[in-house]
Amino acid sequence: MAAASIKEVARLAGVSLGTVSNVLNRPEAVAPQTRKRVLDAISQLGYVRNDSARHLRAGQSRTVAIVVLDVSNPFFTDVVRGAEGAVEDADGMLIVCNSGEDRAREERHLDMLEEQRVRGLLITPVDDARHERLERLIDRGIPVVLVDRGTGQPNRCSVAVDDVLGGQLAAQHLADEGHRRIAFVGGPASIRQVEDRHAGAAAALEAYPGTSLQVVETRSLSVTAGRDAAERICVQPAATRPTAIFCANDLLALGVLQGLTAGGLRVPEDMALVGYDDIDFAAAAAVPLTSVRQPREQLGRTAAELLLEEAEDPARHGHRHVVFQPQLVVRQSTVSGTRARR
Amino acid sequence: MAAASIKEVARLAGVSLGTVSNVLNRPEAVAPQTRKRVLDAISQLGYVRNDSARHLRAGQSRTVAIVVLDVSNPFFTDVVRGAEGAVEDADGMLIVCNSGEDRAREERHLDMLEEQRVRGLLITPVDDARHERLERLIDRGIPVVLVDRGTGQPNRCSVAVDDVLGGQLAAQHLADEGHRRIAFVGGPASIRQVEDRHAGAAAALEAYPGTSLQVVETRSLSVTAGRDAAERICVQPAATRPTAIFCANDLLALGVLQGLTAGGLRVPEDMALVGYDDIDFAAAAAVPLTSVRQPREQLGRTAAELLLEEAEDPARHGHRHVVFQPQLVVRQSTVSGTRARR
DNA sequence: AGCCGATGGTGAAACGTTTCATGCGTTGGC
DNA sequence: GCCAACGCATGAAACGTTTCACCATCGGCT
Repeated sequence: MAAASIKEVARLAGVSLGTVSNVLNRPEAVAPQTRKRVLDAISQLGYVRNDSARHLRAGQSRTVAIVVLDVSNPFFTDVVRGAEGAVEDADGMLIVCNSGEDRAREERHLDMLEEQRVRGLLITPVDDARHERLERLIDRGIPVVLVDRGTGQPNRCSVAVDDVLGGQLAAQHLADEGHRRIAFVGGPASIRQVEDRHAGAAAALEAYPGTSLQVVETRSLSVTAGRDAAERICVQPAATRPTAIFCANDLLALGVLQGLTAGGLRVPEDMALVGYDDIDFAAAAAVPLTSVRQPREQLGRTAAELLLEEAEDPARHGHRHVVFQPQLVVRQSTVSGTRARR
Repeated sequence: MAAASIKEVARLAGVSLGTVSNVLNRPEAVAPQTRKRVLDAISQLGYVRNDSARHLRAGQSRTVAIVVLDVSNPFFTDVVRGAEGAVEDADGMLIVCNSGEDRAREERHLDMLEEQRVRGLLITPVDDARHERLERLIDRGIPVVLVDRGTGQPNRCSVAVDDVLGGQLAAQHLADEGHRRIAFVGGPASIRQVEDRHAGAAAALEAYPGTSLQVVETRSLSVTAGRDAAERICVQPAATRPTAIFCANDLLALGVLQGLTAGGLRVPEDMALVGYDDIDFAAAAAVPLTSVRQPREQLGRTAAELLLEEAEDPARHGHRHVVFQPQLVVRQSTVSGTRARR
C-alpha cells in the first residue's frame, strides 16, 4: 500500500490540491463542510504528510540536533532531557547524535546534519579547539549553541556551569564546618573541569586563615582511582592528615568512601567528604554524599531555547553566554547524622 | 549565503544537471576530466546535498529510529550504542527518541517518524499491549523490531534477553556454592522481568533437594527499597535466616549490601549476594557484586541488523525472534576473596 | 442595475534531487 | 567505408508539498 499523497486526498474529496493543503495548514480559511470532506478523505486514506516534501519546499526543517560526547553519561542524558522538553514545546523534534568522543564520528554526524538542513545544533565538541566544520555551519546560517564548552565565542551562544564556583562552594562548606586541613582529590589536571574545581576551592580557602589544601592527583575520575587515593591518605600520620576531602566528582568520592572505610576511618566523624555532580548514587551511598549539583536539565533546556530563539529571528538575536550556578547539596558525609540538613 | 544547489554547480562546471548527479552517485560513469571540473565546482561553491530533495525523490530515507523508554537508563544507552554501530556501518543515521514511559509522547514520536518516512523503527513500547499505531506502521511496510518486549509476534522481529535463564544461573550458582536457604528480593511482581527472574530461580532450585526460596517483595527496584529489604532479613533469627540473597537488579543489591553491613552481617561470609544487570557500579561496590549481565550492546546491534535486513529486502525477509543468553559474572559477593574467579 | 468586498476555492510554479530515454561523436569490426 | 556498439553527456519528468496570484460566487449598497 503506497502511502497516499495530497493528490489522492484531493481527488477523493473532490477538491483541489491547494484546498487540502489549506485544511492542513490554515484550517480556518476553509469552509467547514469542505474541511470536513477533506478530513474524512484524509482519515479514509490514512494519509500522512510527507516531511521531506514539506521541508524541501520550506527550505528548513523543524528538527534540532544535539551532539553529545557520550550517550551513556548521565550528565549528557540529563542535558538531552532538558533540551528535548524545550524543543517539543516548540513542536519540533530533537535528534540525538553520539560522537563518542571521536572526532571522525563527530564530523560524520555534522555532515549528515548539514545535509538534512537541520534547524540548528546543540553540541559539546570533541575538541575545545576551533572547529572548521562548525564554523562552516555557522557561516551557512545554521545556529549553533555550545554546551559546557568554549564559552565566550562571539558568533554563537553557549551555556555552561561555573565549576570554579562549584569548587568554592565545596571548600567553603568544609571550612565552615571547621575543617582546616583539606585535601583535593582529582585528576588528570589537564581536564578543564577538574582544574576549575580545584582553583575554586583554593581561592575560597584563602579567605580562611590557617587552612591548607593538599592535592592528591588521580589518573582518572573513577571509583578505583578514588579507592587508591584514599589508601594514600589513610597512611598519613593522623596528626597531619587532612580531616576533609573534596573530590572532583562523585565516582572518585564513592571510591574514597570505600577506601576510607576499608582503612578504618569513619565518615563523617573521622573524615568529611564532598563529591561533585550529585549523581543518583550520591544520595544512595553507604553514607549519603554531600555533593555539588549542576543544573543539568536546565542546561539543556536553556541551550535549546537560545537555539530556537536564534533560528526564529536571526537578525534580532544577540548571542548570549549563559553560565549556571551549581548548588551544594549537603548530606551526611559532611555533617553528623542529626545535624544533616536536606 | 543561500546554500548552493546542483543547478549552480552544473552552471559553474559547464555541464548539465544530470552529469553533476552522476558525479555524485555514479562517478565511474563520468569521464575523469569532466568529473574533476564538477568536483572543483562543488568544493568552490561549498555545495552540500539536500537530503530532503533526495529522499523525496527516493521515497525513503536512510534514517533509522530507536524509541526508548528512558534515555537516562544505562540499559537503553548501551542498546543505543549497539544499534548505532550497526546503522552507521550501513552508512545510515540513527535517531534516538525518548518516550519517557509516556504513551502520549511515544505516539507523538511515532507520528513524526512516520511523516519522516524513516527506514525503520526499533522500539521498546510503553505498553506491552497491542499497539494500534505500531500496527499501522507495519501495515505501511515500515519495518519494526521490538526490543526487550513482546517476543513472538508474527509480523515483526524482536530481540530480548532470557530473564528466566538469568534467574536460573543466579540460583544455580548460589546452590552450587552450598547455600540452601535463599531469598529472592524484588518487585513489584507485575514487572515481567522481575517475575521471569524469580520464576527462573525457583525452577532452578527444584533440582537441588533441600533448598528453599523465600520471596521478599519490594515496592520498587531502587537502592532504598533494597535497604529496607535487608533490614527485614537481618531481623530474622540466624538459624532460619537465608544465607544467600538474589536481587532482581543491581540497585536493589547495592541497597541490600548497605543494609546488611549496617545490620552487622558480612558479605559474603555471613550472606552471599547476587545482583542483576551488571551495571558499572556492581564491580565498584564496597564488595564487588556477583551479577547477571545482559548483552546490551549486542541486543541493540542485532535489532538494528534485523531491521536493516528487512528494509533491504522485505520479500525475502523472514521475521525472527532472537533471544540472548545472559551471563553470570562472579565476583566477591558470593565467594570469599581468594576463591573469586573473574 | 452596477459595483464592491468578502469568502472560498483553484491550479500552476517552485523547491532540489534522481532517473531514464535520448542524442551524439568516436571507435572497432567486417 | 559502413554499421554497430560504446562512452558520455543531456534535459525533461517526477517525487509531494506550499504558496500565491487569480477566479467565481454572492450578499449588500448605492
